[in-house]
Amino acid sequence: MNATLTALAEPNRLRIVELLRDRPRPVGEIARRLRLRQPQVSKHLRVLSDAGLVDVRPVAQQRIYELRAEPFNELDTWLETFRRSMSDRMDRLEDLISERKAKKEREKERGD
Amino acid sequence: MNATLTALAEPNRLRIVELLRDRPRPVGEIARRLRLRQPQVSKHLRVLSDAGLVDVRPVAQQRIYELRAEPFNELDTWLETFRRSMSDRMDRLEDLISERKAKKEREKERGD
DNA sequence: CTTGAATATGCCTTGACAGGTATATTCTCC
DNA sequence: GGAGAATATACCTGTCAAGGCATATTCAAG
Repeated sequence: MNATLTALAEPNRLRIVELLRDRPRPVGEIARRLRLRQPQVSKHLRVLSDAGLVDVRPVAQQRIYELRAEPFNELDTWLETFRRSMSDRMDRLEDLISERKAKKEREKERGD
Repeated sequence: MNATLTALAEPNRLRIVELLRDRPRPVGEIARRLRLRQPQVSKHLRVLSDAGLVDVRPVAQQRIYELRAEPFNELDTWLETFRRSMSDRMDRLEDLISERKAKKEREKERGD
């Protein structure tokens, strides 16, 4: 989870991931499209690979990188828990707004 | 998007966010629960705030921090595009075109 | 087996950032 | 208005990671 977020937090890495979203690509093509130098692309791909975000498939001297689904699914699952609790809180907020504001003192569950 | 990921990539910040998922909390409580020093918590909350992940609400000398829904929704939208393209690729790989059609129709009935 | 293409890796430098500590700020209450 | 709680900020320091560049590695083809 944290590895996934760390890997995606780097701007150029995010660009690489978004490029790979369309289709698998060899290193050189990624470098050319994103105007990055080949060594940095290789390094970023190494990080992405270590984080389990991409898989490599060798074809001749080329290495085709492609996204793996699992980390994204995990991220989605994690997000789900937030969606739930936050919409709950939203509902509560909307209740407060549409009903009465004077009842704000009901928030006494400061129970730590 | 990148700001969100960068903010979440830091381990202690992630812990804070997960703590706030349950309910809004004041700084001191966060520090105590996560066994972090108060200044570091304030700094992390500053980063989270700048990234738009949290809102602050002053109550006396306390500051109650709570999650904002928007960044998480955006993350979810972003993730959606990956889910789509990656499952598409899967489908192509499995070559189950007609099966997929039936599946989609079933999903439509469910409201997707 | 030499050459050249595609890619990975090692080394260096630099900037960003997190933690530690002290201090400033803001508020309540007496 | 003085004391103390809750929080923010300033400054310093060490660490880590990204870019630049040179070089190693691997492979295909002649």
